[in-house]
Amino acid sequence: MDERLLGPPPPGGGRGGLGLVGGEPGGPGEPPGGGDPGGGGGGVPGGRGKQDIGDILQQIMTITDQSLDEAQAKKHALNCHRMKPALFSVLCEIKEKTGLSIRGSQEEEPVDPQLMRLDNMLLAEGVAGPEKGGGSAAAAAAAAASGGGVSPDNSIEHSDYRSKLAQIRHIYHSELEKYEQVRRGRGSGWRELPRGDPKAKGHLTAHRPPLQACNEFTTHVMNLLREQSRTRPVAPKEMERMVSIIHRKFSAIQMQLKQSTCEAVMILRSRFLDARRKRRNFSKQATEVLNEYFYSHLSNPYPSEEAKEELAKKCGITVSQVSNWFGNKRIRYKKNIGKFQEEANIYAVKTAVSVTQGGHSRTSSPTPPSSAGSGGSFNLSGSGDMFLGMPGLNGDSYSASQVESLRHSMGPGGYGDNLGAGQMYSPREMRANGGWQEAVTPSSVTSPTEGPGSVHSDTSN
DNA sequence: AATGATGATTACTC
DNA sequence: GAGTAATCATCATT
Repeated sequence: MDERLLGPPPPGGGRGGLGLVGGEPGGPGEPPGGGDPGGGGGGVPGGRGKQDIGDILQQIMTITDQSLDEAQAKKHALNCHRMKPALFSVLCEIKEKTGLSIRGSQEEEPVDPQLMRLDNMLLAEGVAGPEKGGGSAAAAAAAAASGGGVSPDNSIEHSDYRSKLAQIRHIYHSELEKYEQVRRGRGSGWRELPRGDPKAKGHLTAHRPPLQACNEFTTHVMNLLREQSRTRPVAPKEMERMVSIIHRKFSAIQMQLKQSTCEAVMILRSRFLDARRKRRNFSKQATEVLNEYFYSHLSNPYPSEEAKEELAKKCGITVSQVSNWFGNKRIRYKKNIGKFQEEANIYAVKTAVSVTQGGHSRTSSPTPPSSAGSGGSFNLSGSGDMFLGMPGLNGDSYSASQVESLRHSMGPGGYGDNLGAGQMYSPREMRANGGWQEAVTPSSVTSPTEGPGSVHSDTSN
């Protein structure tokens, strides 16, 4: 701040830049006109007036270069200027008008359908709303999605899911609180907003009272406006408008928050609840049980409903999983029989061993090999006979009822079993069985000893 | 990372 | 509705 910046000193006195502002002889309190007898009734000669304006502009432009004290002094001088009240009221009028026009366009806040949707979803997912609902509905959905399986890690996964959901919920609420407070404050008037609602503070365990972030911002803006209202006209409506702008901004943030939360929940859901995604291999034991059944019924690997239930129980999986397994197994076996041959033999041996050991089954005596074919792979089909003995092996049977009915249907004779089984099951299996036999025969007949008879009987009947 | 195994899903047939 | 065939997505092994 030097002479150059302040401009040439006014003729009247060496008070620098303050010449026009506060330099009138009458002083601030003096009525207009009274203190400027020689100035032409308050009018300023054109040339000099322009120069004064130039000075003022210059001062304004350089105000940031001035010290705080200097600036304060000038501000004070401005406030005391005799024309200030008049100018101020004119500006107020203008403000009022523009403020009205601006307000009109933005006053209403229509209920955003998208926001409603997000709210509903968050409520449904247990993120919004009462805590107790948190995740229980979703957990139920999880249970349903996983096929109602009784798998032991189900509960673990659900608790994992719930804890993750609770995490999301916590973050959501602690974030939301910041914005909620602003909304609550809105009704009572921003002027009364506390600088930190103690009630709300208690909510937060985090490092920083979240409410303060919003409240402070609003209050800060209000304070600024109030401060400014001393030097420039700030209409109440303008302040209201400012508050509503802030609210809108925060609403937008809130919306964003809800959207992000929804996304997080969806990701969590898809990760935890999509059965496909969380595919787990069955336990070794389960696979063994299924394979035993499959290879012992190779000629007709279509378990009845009861058998499926029994298998499901044994394996700790669902019936539909059993169906899936058999579906996959059939198709894959058929596609590449060679690959499964070894596996087939292993299970055939297992079955044979168990039959010879266990033997409470009646069929242990027939000793399938002789009839069904001791030979190589037709153990597969032969094992189909053996399956009658299998229940003993597997402990408590593949459904006593099934075996029972099979026995009845086949009679003492021997290996009508496959046929019997075929008839026992759904008629559809006959068709499927036919297809199955056709496809499988070449390999399973690796042993010529076996009875195509059995196969034939299957298909023919 | 590549690859094969495996459980689940989908579209279709009967 | 049960089955097949194709496919997807993940797991497990290398």
